[in-house]
Amino acid sequence: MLHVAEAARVSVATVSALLNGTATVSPELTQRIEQAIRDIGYKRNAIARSLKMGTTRTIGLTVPHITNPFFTDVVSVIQQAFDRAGYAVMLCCTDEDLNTQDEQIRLLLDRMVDGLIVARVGDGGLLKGIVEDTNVPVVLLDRLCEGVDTDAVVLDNQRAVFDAVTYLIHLGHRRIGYITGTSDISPMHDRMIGYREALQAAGLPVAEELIRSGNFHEIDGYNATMQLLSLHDRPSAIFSANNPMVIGTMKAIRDIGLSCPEDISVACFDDFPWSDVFVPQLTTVAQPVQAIGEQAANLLLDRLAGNRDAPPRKLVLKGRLMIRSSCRPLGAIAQSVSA
Amino acid sequence: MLHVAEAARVSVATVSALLNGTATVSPELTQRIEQAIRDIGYKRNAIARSLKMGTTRTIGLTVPHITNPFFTDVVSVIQQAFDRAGYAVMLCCTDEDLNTQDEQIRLLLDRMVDGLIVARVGDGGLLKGIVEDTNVPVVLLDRLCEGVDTDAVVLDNQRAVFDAVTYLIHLGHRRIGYITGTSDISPMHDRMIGYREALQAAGLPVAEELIRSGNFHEIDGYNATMQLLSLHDRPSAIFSANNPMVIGTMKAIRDIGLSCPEDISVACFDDFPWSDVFVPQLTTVAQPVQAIGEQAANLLLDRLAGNRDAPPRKLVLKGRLMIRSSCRPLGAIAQSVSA
DNA sequence: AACGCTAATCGAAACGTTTCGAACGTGTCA
DNA sequence: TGACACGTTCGAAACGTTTCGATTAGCGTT
Repeated sequence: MLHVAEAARVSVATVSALLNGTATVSPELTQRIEQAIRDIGYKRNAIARSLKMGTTRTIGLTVPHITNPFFTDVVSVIQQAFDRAGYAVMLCCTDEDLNTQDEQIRLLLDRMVDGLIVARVGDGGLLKGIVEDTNVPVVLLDRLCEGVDTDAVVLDNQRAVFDAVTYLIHLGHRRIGYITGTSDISPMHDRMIGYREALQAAGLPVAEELIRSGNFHEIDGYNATMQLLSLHDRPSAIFSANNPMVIGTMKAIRDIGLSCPEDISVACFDDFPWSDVFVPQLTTVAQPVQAIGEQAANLLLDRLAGNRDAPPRKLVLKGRLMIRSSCRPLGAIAQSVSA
Repeated sequence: MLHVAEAARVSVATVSALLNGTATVSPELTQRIEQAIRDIGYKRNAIARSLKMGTTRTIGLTVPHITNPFFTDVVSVIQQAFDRAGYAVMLCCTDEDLNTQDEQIRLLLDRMVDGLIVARVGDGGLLKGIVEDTNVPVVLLDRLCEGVDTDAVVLDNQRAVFDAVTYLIHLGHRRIGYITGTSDISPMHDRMIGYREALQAAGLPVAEELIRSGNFHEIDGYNATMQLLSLHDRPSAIFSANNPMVIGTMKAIRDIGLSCPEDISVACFDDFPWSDVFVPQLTTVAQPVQAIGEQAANLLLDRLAGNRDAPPRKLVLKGRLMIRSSCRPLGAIAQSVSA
């Protein structure tokens, strides 16, 4: 900017005023300055600007795994939304590890991000302190956090699983295996409640040996399914709590020599673009990824636009059961239950 | 830092020296400063640091679509690598649009990223000027760029498609539909050559009506497949040039009432974690995503470590044909060809 | 006792912006 | 003619660091 000012024989203040439109600049100087900018190929240094202004027009986004299609889609939507608004997005993957998450959040705050969207991990860690101590707005994504009172957008997980399990029950399934993620995050907690309530509502017992948990990875789903399938009285259906784990479920079913849906029915959380192309076409609970991403972005953009004092807003969206062909009706039992 | 200095009754220069280890600080002052840092909860401002140092420890990464599983995986690997090295990653999706890409690169450069990894779009746009004019190191990912002479890591696309198509020919297919992306980017160009060469090597004619192109999206694959399937003499096999497009291909096959591989064989570029769980299990060309991501990260990290003057390095990795069950042998024809 | 050497510490400039208040020239009004 | 307002322009401080050269204190030498 100094060079531009010299070349145009004006002060840097004038150049800045013109660039930001903060003061009227005479046509004559405007022309000289614009010419100088072109000649020099000047680009404003956003870092210096950030330092002075205290704002970076950059936000931080942390998710557990970007390869989980649910997060891939949501990240994509969020990225687009902030792109439109002229913000850059710093992406971090925490790999379901609390320490990693804390480190990355620290990294982001050091870099003075204007806001944070977090699909948290563990019990929140630093998150609580940040929401309380700093005035960096935080939006929780997908997962609430005990004791952290801030904007959030989540799914009605309990209801979604309730519906899915009820659907399985209506098909005649009585022993329904349930594979969950670690129970310290809200969606898994709520989904578990939905599972139990659906069984109870149908007057079915909750068999604890049918409930397995893992750390969200394919291998966890695989192991859990192996255990379920080697039970003395194995389940006739399995509900898997996320996408990577259901892939593990399908592999376990294949490896053990069974087939879906003939031998065992499968449903799961999170839809994916190819779910209705291949066989078995999985019955899933689809999350409204577009809406989730947009709402999260909007909540944060609203705070960034200055609306700091509004009380925390919590948006709860509805899942949608996508019924396909991976669950088969169980004839005899179906009748006895629906009777 | 000023507050810390005051609280510890030292100068800011000493605090800075201690924090950076650039000078020895007496145990006494060290202790006072560390105490003050704890008391105040001081965090160094990375923006001010960046301004002074001229480095942000942040890199920019642009890809066409993060929802394309190939890019999802590569982004994930790159993100991890830079995370380990203490760098933050700004992610941008260009949506296969050159203007968007140019804007985003500008945005990234304004923010003084230390380096750039680009899976480019279009003819490169600003890219060329940046590589020449700035001293921000650039690594091209997946796609080379005419006239841009810089580090790159790509696949041997020609060979990969040659192998895949040759495999189809060995199975007895003679009319092999080929769905490609826009031909202005190097992988599509090279893959097309691989396709033609495989046919020629087998003494088969290249029928232009069997070649369709689209803009990488599912819908493009769908439309292209619809056209191929409504040809008078329709192909017995289709090779689709990326993942979203092959999903379109599968949907078109389904919608037109055919089935794979009974009525038509399908193979495609890019593997995915679920490709061997569902039916048909797609035969694919798997890219070494882990290696691609790591190599790209390493190339850039090496430049960032100071190795600026080495000549551009171009890494060419090999694809791997994953033979599954989506392509069936064509009895009679197979014999006449292999005879 | 005067000197020089080393180690520790500090003051101040610099990075590239924004912004506030001051200065300047010009035209208007009393 | 002098006071005043207005529209432009500018000088300089500030944002929070790093870094260079200067300063100081302590200590061994001669």
